[in-house]
Amino acid sequence: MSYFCVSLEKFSFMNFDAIDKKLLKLLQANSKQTNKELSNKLNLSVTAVYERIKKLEKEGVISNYVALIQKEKANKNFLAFCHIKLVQHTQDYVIKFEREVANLEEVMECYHISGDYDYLLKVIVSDMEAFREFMVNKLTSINHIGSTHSMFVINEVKHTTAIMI
Amino acid sequence: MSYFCVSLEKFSFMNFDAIDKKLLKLLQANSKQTNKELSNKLNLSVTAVYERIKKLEKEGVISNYVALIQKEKANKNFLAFCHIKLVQHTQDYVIKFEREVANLEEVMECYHISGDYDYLLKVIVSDMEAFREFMVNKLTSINHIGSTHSMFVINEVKHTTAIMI
DNA sequence: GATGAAACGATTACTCA
DNA sequence: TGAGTAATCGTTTCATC
Repeated sequence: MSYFCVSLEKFSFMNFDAIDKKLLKLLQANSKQTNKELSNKLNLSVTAVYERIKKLEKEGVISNYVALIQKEKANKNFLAFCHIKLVQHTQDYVIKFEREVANLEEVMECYHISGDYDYLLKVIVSDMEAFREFMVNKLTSINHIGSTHSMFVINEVKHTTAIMI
Repeated sequence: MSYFCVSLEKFSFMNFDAIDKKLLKLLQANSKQTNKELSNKLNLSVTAVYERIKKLEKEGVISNYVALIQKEKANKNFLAFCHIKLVQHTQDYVIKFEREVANLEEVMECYHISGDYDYLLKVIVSDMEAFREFMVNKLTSINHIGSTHSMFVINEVKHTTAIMI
């Protein structure tokens, strides 16, 4: 198992051998596989698999293991993206906005982006009526929001959590 | 444990009791907790936890368990959103575009959306140069793309996979 | 990186309310 | 029907090579 780190001031990343890459791919596809199953797929001993995983966890490469749930079964069938422009961009406003938006459970993702708008939000709710509620009572009740522009998801073509290394 | 399904033509969703909601929240936060740990947090027996989880898996509420990896450690520090407009919207073009885009490993998410553009893509690569490469050699080599508009992520304010029920 | 033993958790059958 | 107890089985973990 050969690792080395490349450090360039602000960030550092690992270099992975072929086995680690395959292991990460397998775990990102299904983390409930036993080390025995993984050892078969990787042609390794159970212990070797175990140690590689522990190392990847310790290095912070694997940050967490989670259950993914089907949004249709959770009555969250409505997905929208909201562009947001702030009125002003003082430190205060920005920090306050970011904190409040991050606390909204309907907001799955929030990014500060380049371009015409300041932020892009991914919002998940049950239906259009719930989205209207969210906009009126939660999002636009945050102060300092200048304008918003919403796009509704008609169809989810692809959605993965797996990063290919 | 009381479940019932609400069916409205095209979709159906479960109604969850308070314990299931908490259980789903816990598993979405960390799926490596043992049933014993979960049983403590939920004031239930290990078996009761086990059976609730199995039921949620069988119903398809829990669709998968995955490892999440830190993109910084994987040298994938550059995140962008791409708007895409197709030249034409014939069935053929749409199906072909969607299939080809879904096959690109840089594309984490792809949505057919309302508004000025047809699609919104979330793209993850190592840096701006890799993004340029991706645009020139992969994305725009897909036929039928009319125009694109890219937004670069300056800062990730929030990113979660957990849906709150 | 492999082997094998000890520890631990998941799973199932059984029991009780 | 729904939850708890206890035995079994398989996996994780770790010391040793």
